[in-house]
Amino acid sequence: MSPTARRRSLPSPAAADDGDELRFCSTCAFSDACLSQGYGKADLMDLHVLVEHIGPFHEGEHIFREGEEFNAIAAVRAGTVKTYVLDASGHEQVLGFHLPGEIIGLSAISQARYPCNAVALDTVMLCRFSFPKMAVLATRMPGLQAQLFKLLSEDIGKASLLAGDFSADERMAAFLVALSRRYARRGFSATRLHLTMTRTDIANYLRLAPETVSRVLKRLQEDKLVRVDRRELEILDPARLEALALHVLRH
Amino acid sequence: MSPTARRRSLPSPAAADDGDELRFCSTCAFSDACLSQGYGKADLMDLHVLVEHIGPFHEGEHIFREGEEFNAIAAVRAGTVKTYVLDASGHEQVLGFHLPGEIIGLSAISQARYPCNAVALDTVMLCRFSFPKMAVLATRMPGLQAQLFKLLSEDIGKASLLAGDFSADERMAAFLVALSRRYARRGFSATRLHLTMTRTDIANYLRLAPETVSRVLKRLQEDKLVRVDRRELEILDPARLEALALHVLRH
DNA sequence: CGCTATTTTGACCGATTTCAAGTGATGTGG
DNA sequence: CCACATCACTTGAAATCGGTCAAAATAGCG
Repeated sequence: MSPTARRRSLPSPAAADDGDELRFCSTCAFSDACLSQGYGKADLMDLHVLVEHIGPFHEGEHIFREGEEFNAIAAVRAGTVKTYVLDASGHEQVLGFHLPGEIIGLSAISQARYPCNAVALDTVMLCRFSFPKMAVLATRMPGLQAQLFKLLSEDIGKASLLAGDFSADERMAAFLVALSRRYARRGFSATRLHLTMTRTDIANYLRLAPETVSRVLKRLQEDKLVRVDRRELEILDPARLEALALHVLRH
Repeated sequence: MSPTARRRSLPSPAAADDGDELRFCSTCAFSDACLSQGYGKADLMDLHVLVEHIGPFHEGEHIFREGEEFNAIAAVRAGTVKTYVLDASGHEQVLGFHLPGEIIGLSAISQARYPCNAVALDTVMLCRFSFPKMAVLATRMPGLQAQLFKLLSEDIGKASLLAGDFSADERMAAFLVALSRRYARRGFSATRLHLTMTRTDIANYLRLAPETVSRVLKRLQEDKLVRVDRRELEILDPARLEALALHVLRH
């Protein structure tokens, strides 16, 4: 059930080409989408020749860096990827955290260069998709094209979540609820989360001071909304936490 | 030279189908992109059968509303479109302003519904593109597909601009510099801007109180960075204004 | 067991918001 | 043409949330 267990069963480097391999990429969104649209095995094989299973990346290793030439997007198969930029004075600005099943690199398409850095927060496994090849294939597979459009469009809306002027409590609640939902969608527990990022990363992402994150978490714990122990967090009262997050998440 | 003059010369309702018509849509990004990639006139005609010139929308008229079924994206030909959402308590949250040449509706693709409202701030003319038809056409025209990917990808990065924790002055400067650049790219003056939105809209967009916008603008004027008279704004010192905006815009 | 990085806690400070009032444009009906 | 209403905008004073600074507690690790 754990992503770790699943990861171990993977052949390490490039894609295998037997039928079984397809299942391993089920978290990649693309196979799912295509399978459900009645594409034949031949098309799926086409899709799979442009996939590379890469990794493991260890904590602190970079997947790509700002300014590097863009040639591929990637789906996270296991672990957490943090994307960030550095401002003029070298301070980090966290753009997002990417969990298993999610895609990184989409924002690089427009400039043909990665506009941000991507680093592994723990042991990360990826499916790498050559974007040029994928675009060509998409002209033959309308379902794939639609999926790409959909993925891109989704990311447009996501970014504006943390943009509002919300209180520290609302931001934090929204962050936790969103994490919970994203994990739940991939079959992980919705109530017990392992925070793979530091408080500083969370603070940075939510545009708060680390001290504030600490205080808010304490407050949420005192109010019996969550229970926190270091990086382990249990959501005790999902309903009230979601209510707090409602203004940010909008549903 | 003014957008008003250009607008007058347009045939009012649906697309004409003679060669001249192509030029009218030159602000729509798609024609430009395709022309520059060696597509034949036949392809461009295909592109143009799925275009409708619609408008005028008058100040306050809605182009689409949140929850409505998505079927088309649109390029602004003239005027300004504001996109926004309403939170639970009915307060408006401005997502963006769309100037001539820019595309609205891209964030609706993933859900097949518009996730926000779009309203005209002045007299607005649009090119409406049926998205389903466009997607089909894109499978035959890789250049069109690439252009769509690019447009979508661009919008992902844009939203995170105002997400940082910047000072009111930096936000305001960034807003003005960005406006200036976007107007300049379309052939308008880079130093003399007509603010088509209210102070409240600007405040709402920048996540500031309207009072703060007023005070910041006053400060910028006292510092001789800009000259403001009601909705007319002149950038007096582009270099210093850009320096202020640098942290936000990143270049 | 020290060493270091992360996290927590407390006290204070400051930018921005909020509240409240006032000014100025624009438009309307008398 | 003017009194009046309305809306956008400005200005000032007080309140506040979150940031900053400083220091202590806690965990991770060789």
